[in-house]
Amino acid sequence: MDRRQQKTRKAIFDAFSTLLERKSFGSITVQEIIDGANVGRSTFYAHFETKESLLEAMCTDIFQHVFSDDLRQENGHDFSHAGHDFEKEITHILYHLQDNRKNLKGLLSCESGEIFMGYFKEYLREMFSDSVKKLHYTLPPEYVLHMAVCSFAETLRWWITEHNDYTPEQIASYFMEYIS
Amino acid sequence: MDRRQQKTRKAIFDAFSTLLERKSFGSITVQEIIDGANVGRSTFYAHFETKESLLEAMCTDIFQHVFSDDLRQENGHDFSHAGHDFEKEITHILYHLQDNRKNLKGLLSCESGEIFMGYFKEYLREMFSDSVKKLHYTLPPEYVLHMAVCSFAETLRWWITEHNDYTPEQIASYFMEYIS
DNA sequence: ACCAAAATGTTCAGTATCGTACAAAAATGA
DNA sequence: TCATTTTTGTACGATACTGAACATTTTGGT
Repeated sequence: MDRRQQKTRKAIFDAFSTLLERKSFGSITVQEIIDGANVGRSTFYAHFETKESLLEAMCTDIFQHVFSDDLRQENGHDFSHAGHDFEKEITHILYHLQDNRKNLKGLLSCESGEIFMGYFKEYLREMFSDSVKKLHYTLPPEYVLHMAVCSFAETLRWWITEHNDYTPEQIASYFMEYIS
Repeated sequence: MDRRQQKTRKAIFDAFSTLLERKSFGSITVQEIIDGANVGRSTFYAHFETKESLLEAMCTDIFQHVFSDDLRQENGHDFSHAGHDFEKEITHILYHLQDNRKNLKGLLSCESGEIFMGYFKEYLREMFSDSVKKLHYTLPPEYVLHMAVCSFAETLRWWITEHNDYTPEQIASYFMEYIS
């Protein structure tokens, strides 16, 4: 992608994220985003149709970054020692998420938080699908998957919005303990 | 000026300033500036001929910002209570300089520091000219002006490079005491 | 309910930046 | 010394951004 596009995209993302930290998604105006990003009006609309599509694009960008290197491939797709490898996978994902904490902090506020969580869970479901089913045998696998996905998403929200000081390893271990 | 020009100009200034903090002016390459600023090669040369002209432009920009609102006008050009108004003027200038401390820190390193000091003194001479002559009567006015200019420039260097924690008021009072 | 102000979304000509290529000069190192 | 790499400066077509204008819609206050 053209260097100019990257820059304006980042400027818009950052401005939007900053606004989200102090205003609700609904109350934010395109004009404010434009001003914050310091780009022309026509430039904004050349990138995004609406606030909503901007939000979606931000989520997609983050997920693409976080889930890009498919860990299940890296680890040789071997989850015979299920628990341990799964925790490593989680930790790795948390590291990637931590890189985006600045944007995430804004995203996770208010309504936008719910929208983000929705998208996030879609990705998580796919990512957890294989692994989670090997952790429990007494409960319906689909139920376990559902709960694991929700729990992890909520763990992230708790971490990013208020408790940034924990390390990815700590969070991962808390999460593993919780879902066991 | 076009918004795009402002952005690239700032990007180049920042990159250059950052480089100056860890390398000497002479050892810095245009390529490094380009990479640091994240702009295209042709874009750099559309703005500046050489490293040297970039340095000069940076100085000019800062001085224009620092000396733009002519304090001698603001204060009604009245220096009958010489000492006091002069100190206020100094303080105000120091505040403006403090705004640029990030760029100044880099500029004041190595050879670029000397070049900056040269330009800076030119501006200072003009700025001090009227005021300084009313402070001392036993010494040749031109001598006092020369020493005041050099002393202030060196005071700035001392402040920015190593002792950022002092306030403009403190620095101003130190300087006033020193040249009295 | 009304009006003024602000926000929206679109269009378009002008311009700055991009990316690439290229030849020449300078630096590096063997 | 010679060869290799890096840097320099310039050129140019393609393209993203700008800024301004405009009609329309939404907002906020009286």
